[in-house]
Amino acid sequence: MQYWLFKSEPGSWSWAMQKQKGAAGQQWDGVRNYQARNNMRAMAIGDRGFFYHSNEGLEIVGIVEVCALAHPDSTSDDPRWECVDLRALADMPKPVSMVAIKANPRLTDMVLVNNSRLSVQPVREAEWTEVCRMGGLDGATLGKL
DNA sequence: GCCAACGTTGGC
DNA sequence: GCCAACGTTGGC
Repeated sequence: MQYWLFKSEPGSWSWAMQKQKGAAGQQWDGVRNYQARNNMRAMAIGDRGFFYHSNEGLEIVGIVEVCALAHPDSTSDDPRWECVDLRALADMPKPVSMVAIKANPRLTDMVLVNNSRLSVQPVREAEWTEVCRMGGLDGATLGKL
Protein backbone atom coordinates (compact mmCIF):
# COMPACT_ATOMS: atom_id res chain seq x y z
CA MET A 1 0.00 0.00 0.00
CA GLN A 2 1.12 3.50 -0.80
CA TYR A 3 0.34 6.70 1.04
CA TRP A 4 -0.53 10.12 -0.35
CA LEU A 5 -1.59 13.62 0.61
CA PHE A 6 -4.43 15.52 -1.07
CA LYS A 7 -4.74 19.25 -0.69
CA SER A 8 -7.95 21.16 -0.99
CA GLU A 9 -9.06 24.66 -0.21
CA PRO A 10 -11.96 24.20 2.19
CA GLY A 11 -13.73 27.08 0.47
CA SER A 12 -14.09 24.98 -2.67
CA TRP A 13 -13.99 21.39 -1.36
CA SER A 14 -13.86 20.77 2.38
CA TRP A 15 -13.44 17.68 4.52
CA ALA A 16 -17.08 18.06 5.60
CA MET A 17 -18.16 17.92 1.96
CA GLN A 18 -15.96 14.90 1.34
CA LYS A 19 -17.52 13.11 4.32
CA GLN A 20 -21.01 13.84 3.01
CA LYS A 21 -20.18 11.72 -0.03
CA GLY A 22 -19.81 8.73 2.27
CA ALA A 23 -18.66 5.35 1.06
CA ALA A 24 -19.56 6.16 -2.56
CA GLY A 25 -16.74 8.66 -2.65
CA GLN A 26 -16.12 11.44 -5.10
CA GLN A 27 -13.76 12.02 -7.99
CA TRP A 28 -10.77 14.17 -7.05
CA ASP A 29 -11.29 16.48 -10.00
CA GLY A 30 -9.77 19.77 -10.98
CA VAL A 31 -6.12 18.75 -10.92
CA ARG A 32 -4.32 20.44 -13.82
CA ASN A 33 -0.76 19.60 -12.99
CA TYR A 34 1.20 16.75 -14.54
CA GLN A 35 3.09 15.73 -11.43
CA ALA A 36 -0.11 15.56 -9.41
CA ARG A 37 -1.85 13.65 -12.19
CA ASN A 38 1.03 11.20 -12.47
CA ASN A 39 0.80 10.57 -8.74
CA MET A 40 -2.88 9.74 -9.16
CA ARG A 41 -2.07 7.37 -12.04
CA ALA A 42 0.29 5.52 -9.71
CA MET A 43 -2.41 4.92 -7.10
CA ALA A 44 -4.01 1.56 -6.34
CA ILE A 45 -7.41 0.78 -4.89
CA GLY A 46 -7.11 0.87 -1.12
CA ASP A 47 -4.20 3.32 -1.00
CA ARG A 48 -4.58 5.75 1.89
CA GLY A 49 -4.18 9.48 1.93
CA PHE A 50 -4.25 12.51 4.17
CA PHE A 51 -6.85 15.21 3.49
CA TYR A 52 -5.21 18.60 3.94
CA HIS A 53 -6.90 22.00 4.11
CA SER A 54 -4.83 24.62 2.28
CA ASN A 55 -5.15 28.38 2.50
CA GLU A 56 -7.50 28.14 5.45
CA GLY A 57 -6.87 25.81 8.34
CA LEU A 58 -3.52 24.59 7.08
CA GLU A 59 -3.89 21.22 8.70
CA ILE A 60 -4.47 17.56 7.99
CA VAL A 61 -8.04 16.89 9.00
CA GLY A 62 -8.83 13.38 7.83
CA ILE A 63 -7.94 10.08 6.20
CA VAL A 64 -9.21 9.06 2.76
CA GLU A 65 -9.01 5.90 0.71
CA VAL A 66 -8.63 5.51 -3.05
CA CYS A 67 -11.81 3.79 -4.29
CA ALA A 68 -11.43 4.14 -8.06
CA LEU A 69 -8.34 4.11 -10.26
CA ALA A 70 -7.37 7.09 -12.41
CA HIS A 71 -9.96 7.85 -15.08
CA PRO A 72 -10.74 10.91 -17.24
CA ASP A 73 -11.66 13.99 -15.22
CA SER A 74 -15.27 14.75 -16.14
CA THR A 75 -14.74 18.44 -15.40
CA SER A 76 -12.23 18.78 -18.25
CA ASP A 77 -12.60 18.49 -22.03
CA ASP A 78 -8.87 17.85 -22.22
CA PRO A 79 -8.16 14.09 -22.17
CA ARG A 80 -4.80 14.70 -20.49
CA TRP A 81 -6.44 15.28 -17.15
CA GLU A 82 -7.40 12.31 -15.05
CA CYS A 83 -8.36 11.72 -11.47
CA VAL A 84 -9.01 8.98 -8.94
CA ASP A 85 -12.03 8.68 -6.66
CA LEU A 86 -11.64 9.13 -2.91
CA ARG A 87 -13.82 8.26 0.03
CA ALA A 88 -13.54 9.58 3.56
CA LEU A 89 -12.38 6.96 6.06
CA ALA A 90 -11.88 8.76 9.36
CA ASP A 91 -11.44 12.11 11.03
CA MET A 92 -8.04 12.99 12.35
CA PRO A 93 -8.86 13.03 16.09
CA LYS A 94 -6.44 15.93 16.53
CA PRO A 95 -5.84 17.78 13.23
CA VAL A 96 -2.14 18.02 12.45
CA SER A 97 -1.10 21.52 11.44
CA MET A 98 1.55 22.53 8.96
CA VAL A 99 3.28 24.36 11.82
CA ALA A 100 3.47 21.14 13.83
CA ILE A 101 4.73 19.21 10.81
CA LYS A 102 7.45 21.76 10.13
CA ALA A 103 8.47 21.64 13.78
CA ASN A 104 8.88 17.85 13.76
CA PRO A 105 12.45 16.87 12.81
CA ARG A 106 11.20 13.49 11.57
CA LEU A 107 9.10 15.22 8.92
CA THR A 108 11.63 17.60 7.37
CA ASP A 109 11.66 15.60 4.12
CA MET A 110 7.90 15.64 3.64
CA VAL A 111 6.83 16.99 0.25
CA LEU A 112 4.36 19.21 2.09
CA VAL A 113 7.31 20.97 3.72
CA ASN A 114 9.52 21.17 0.63
CA ASN A 115 7.06 21.60 -2.24
CA SER A 116 3.91 22.88 -0.68
CA ARG A 117 2.41 23.75 -4.07
CA LEU A 118 2.06 20.19 -5.30
CA SER A 119 -1.59 19.33 -4.75
CA VAL A 120 -1.29 15.53 -4.79
CA GLN A 121 1.81 14.28 -3.04
CA PRO A 122 3.40 10.98 -2.07
CA VAL A 123 3.90 10.32 1.66
CA ARG A 124 6.54 7.89 2.96
CA GLU A 125 5.39 5.16 5.29
CA ALA A 126 7.43 6.53 8.21
CA GLU A 127 5.89 9.96 7.63
CA TRP A 128 2.42 8.45 7.47
CA THR A 129 2.91 6.69 10.78
CA GLU A 130 4.37 9.76 12.46
CA VAL A 131 1.60 12.11 11.32
CA CYS A 132 -1.05 9.59 12.41
CA ARG A 133 0.62 9.37 15.82
CA MET A 134 0.61 13.17 16.13
CA GLY A 135 -3.04 13.22 15.14
CA GLY A 136 -4.05 10.73 17.79
CA LEU A 137 -4.47 7.70 15.53
CA ASP A 138 -2.54 4.73 16.86
CA GLY A 139 -1.69 1.59 14.94
CA ALA A 140 -4.58 -0.42 16.38
CA THR A 141 -7.13 2.21 15.34
CA LEU A 142 -5.58 2.50 11.89
CA GLY A 143 -5.74 -1.25 11.45
CA LYS A 144 -9.51 -1.20 11.89
CA LEU A 145 -10.19 1.43 9.25
C1' DG B 1 -3.49 41.07 0.28
C1' DC B 2 1.30 40.28 -0.63
C1' DC B 3 4.73 37.92 -2.83
C1' DA B 4 7.97 33.90 -3.43
C1' DA B 5 8.10 29.70 -5.71
C1' DC B 6 6.78 27.08 -9.17
C1' DG B 7 4.72 25.47 -13.67
C1' DT B 8 3.39 26.59 -18.29
C1' DT B 9 3.50 29.00 -22.55
C1' DG B 10 5.33 30.65 -26.65
C1' DG B 11 8.72 33.37 -29.41
C1' DC B 12 13.07 32.75 -31.15
C1' DG C 1 15.44 23.39 -26.92
C1' DC C 2 16.20 27.63 -24.39
C1' DC C 3 14.42 31.04 -21.56
C1' DA C 4 11.64 35.29 -20.62
C1' DA C 5 7.11 36.37 -19.53
C1' DC C 6 3.16 35.23 -17.46
C1' DG C 7 -0.34 32.95 -14.44
C1' DT C 8 -1.35 30.35 -10.32
C1' DT C 9 -0.74 28.54 -5.86
C1' DG C 10 -0.56 28.86 -1.11
C1' DG C 11 1.96 30.19 3.17
C1' DC C 12 2.47 34.17 5.66
